[in-house]
Amino acid sequence: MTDEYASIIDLMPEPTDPNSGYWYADSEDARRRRAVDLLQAFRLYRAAEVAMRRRTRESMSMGENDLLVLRYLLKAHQKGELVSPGELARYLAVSTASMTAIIDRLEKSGHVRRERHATDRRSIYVIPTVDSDEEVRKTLGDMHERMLGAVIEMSADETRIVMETLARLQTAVDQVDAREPANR
Amino acid sequence: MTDEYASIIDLMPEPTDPNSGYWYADSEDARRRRAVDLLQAFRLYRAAEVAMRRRTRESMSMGENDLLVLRYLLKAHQKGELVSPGELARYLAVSTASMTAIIDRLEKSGHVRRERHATDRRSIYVIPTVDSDEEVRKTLGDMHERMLGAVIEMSADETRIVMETLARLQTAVDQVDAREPANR
DNA sequence: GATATTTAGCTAAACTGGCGAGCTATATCA
DNA sequence: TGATATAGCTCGCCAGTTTAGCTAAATATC
Repeated sequence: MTDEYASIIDLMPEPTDPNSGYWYADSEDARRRRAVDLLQAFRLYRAAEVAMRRRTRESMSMGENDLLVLRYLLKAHQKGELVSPGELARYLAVSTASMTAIIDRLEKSGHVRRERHATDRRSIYVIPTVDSDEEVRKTLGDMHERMLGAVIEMSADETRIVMETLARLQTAVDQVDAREPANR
Repeated sequence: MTDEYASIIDLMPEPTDPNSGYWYADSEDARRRRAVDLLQAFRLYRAAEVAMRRRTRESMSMGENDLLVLRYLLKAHQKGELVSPGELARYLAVSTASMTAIIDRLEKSGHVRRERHATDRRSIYVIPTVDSDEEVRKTLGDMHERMLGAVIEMSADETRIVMETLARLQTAVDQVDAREPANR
């Protein structure tokens, strides 16, 4: 895995000097500078987030996908739902072969166990253990609290503005379609 | 690399029904729902962005780190700066061994070339080729345009609100310190 | 100036985590 | 009943990374 440092796949201009403060005259030029600064702020945030995820992952000494699977299992477990390897493979969009390996690792480390499916004898359930539940909660609960605290004071208007911005950006990145590679 | 599907390392509640619209009465409960929705929006955006990066990466058929290195080199090249492998290794926080491998690949694929350092005979420069410049621009220029277009119409106030939110979230994730693993 | 230490990049071997192909057992369709 | 589809597993392979150690050159110390 190599999602270490966040950023970036772009050649955007450098951000303007942060010391110049947050206000800009609203010329075309100022708008552009604001936009660039904002995108830069998104990149910085992403960098911080990726770093946080890396720390978390390492503190539980497991890979990203292993942790994602565990999290998915715990959420399902809370709702009383049972999960099969195939479902997990589809969720992560990895091959069933890889999923077998992931479950192997999680089983070996005592985070999940395999159980026979109630009716389909080809299939199994992957069940998170009680320990893994506590471990994940301890590891992730702190983050959840902090992130919620960072946005809980926002007004309805502010929230709307941020969400709309996110929506526009999402539409933008969705429309970036990678062209075919040269040789194909 | 496994940054496929974005999200997540958390057990946050499900978002509230999006059909319920963007307005909420401002009770404690409403605030909380808003906050959760907002965080969910961030996760969705991240998922979209990660997917976009994957597409881009694949369209140039190279790894994330290779692309990051190339981008770094191009930016430096624009400024007339010369870059050494060591600098790149520090930038990506990988070992010098990995960086050697990355440069090997990029050299083989014709994206960069190695040159002798002007004064330090232990060291080298890594120079991006003209072709790679064009290729990256073609691949990434479109994304840059679209993302800028998504935020260029925003007012100064709106921009400020979003940036402040990002700053608060960044502080929050920075403070999430992974505890030591059990065995150490 | 000679010697010791540090630095820069490279090589080799090992590890990780992913994949496709193919296997077995079971379920389902015609 | 027989053909086909599905579920999960095994095997061999590959990409990319790491650690340890190497050589050569620069820098610090005596």
